[in-house]
Amino acid sequence: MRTSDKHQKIIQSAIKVLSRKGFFNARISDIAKEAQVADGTIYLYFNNKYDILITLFEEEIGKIIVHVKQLIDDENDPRKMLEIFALHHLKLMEEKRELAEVLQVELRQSNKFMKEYRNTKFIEYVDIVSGILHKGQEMEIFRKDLLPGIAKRAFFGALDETSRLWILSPKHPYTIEEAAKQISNIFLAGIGKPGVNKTLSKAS
Amino acid sequence: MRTSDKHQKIIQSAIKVLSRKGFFNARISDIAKEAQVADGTIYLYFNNKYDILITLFEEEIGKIIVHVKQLIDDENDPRKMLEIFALHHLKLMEEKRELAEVLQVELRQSNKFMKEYRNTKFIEYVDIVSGILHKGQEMEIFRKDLLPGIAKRAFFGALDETSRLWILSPKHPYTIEEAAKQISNIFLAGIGKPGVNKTLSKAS
DNA sequence: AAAACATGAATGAGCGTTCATTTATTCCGC
DNA sequence: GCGGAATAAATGAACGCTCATTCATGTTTT
Repeated sequence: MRTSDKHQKIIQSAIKVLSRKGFFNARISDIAKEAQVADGTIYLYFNNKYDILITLFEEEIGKIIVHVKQLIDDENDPRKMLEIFALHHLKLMEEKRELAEVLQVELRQSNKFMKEYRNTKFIEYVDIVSGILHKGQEMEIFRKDLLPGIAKRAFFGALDETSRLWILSPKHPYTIEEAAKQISNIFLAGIGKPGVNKTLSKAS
Repeated sequence: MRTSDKHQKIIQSAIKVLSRKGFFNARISDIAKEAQVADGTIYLYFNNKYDILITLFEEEIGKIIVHVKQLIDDENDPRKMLEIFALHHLKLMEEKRELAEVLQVELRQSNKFMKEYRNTKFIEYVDIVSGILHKGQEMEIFRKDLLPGIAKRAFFGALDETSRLWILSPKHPYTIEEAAKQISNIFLAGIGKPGVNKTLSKAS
């Protein structure tokens, strides 16, 4: 087995174990067993327990960023871009449920308690939304009075909270597609009564 | 010192310590020292470490619910209610910053890893939003096609993510009031270009 | 003087990390 | 291509430390 394979195997096993038990309840020996390596082998590839988590964040979020950026670059309408972002963020939840659970729960902590670690990848991900909002403002499609730091967080937070619901509860009354559509729709058109404004009704 | 005083003292000390170190990094002895009691005394008032956290959740969220419900009951316009909810949720962040940090970080974990514990108080809090949305729909102020489970999460998530930003970063370019206004405004009117729709422009 | 409350040192289980040892792979002279 | 030395990779038992929890003892209240 090649070196790189074992690195990957440990990361993937860590995702499985951490999603089930969380960082502090997960044992190194759990991860080792899941990866079918000896406890000590982990330390040939990672400095310590935290290092596994950080590497996991960087590598996996990195992949997601590349993927989402590609999808968005194919599109010109910022309103559509928001829909695409929403859809793919939520799709992640069912396609990579275990990873999603780890990111949901552990990312928040680590931002707070591993003070030295700035999660630049995560910031980069959320800033994809800022980019879209900014573009929409330039194109005169979105309101100019949006506070960029607030609006991006609001949109991302709406998605994030929705995916938390998805992960926690076993049954879902809506499809991913419906949820993504609804969220981007709420942002684009508001929740006010229809007739006054209609999302995507005018072509850009 | 009365019994109830010590219970409160331990809870308040736990909030301080947990906000600084997080549940797993916090020692019982840290909490005891902060509360100026002996380690063993903690166990006269709580069954174990988890019990402190759960009690903290229940009691503190309970207080918040009572407070917010009061404020909202004074209001009739669901649009104003959303603004009030947003404002007071965010105000909590600066008024009870340490509590906010604990809720932000630990609540998520505990929902996942303390399987037996259903955080009913938290659900009750988020459901205040559902209530408002429902009322708005009945009054024909909000769109009828809102998916209730999605819309409430989206609104709450937007607030929650914004408050996380508030807690993590030391400097804030906006006031709490601006942020709350902007978020409720985004939900009520959308982020589309103005002129087509205007929040709260028609009296209820 | 009994009951209730409080103390904090002692206990012991749990687990991240290390490292002496084993196993696999590569290298090289012939 | 073969034997076998050198290097690399992997192993997992043992170490050492960290706490959550307990409880024998002390203090305060009734």
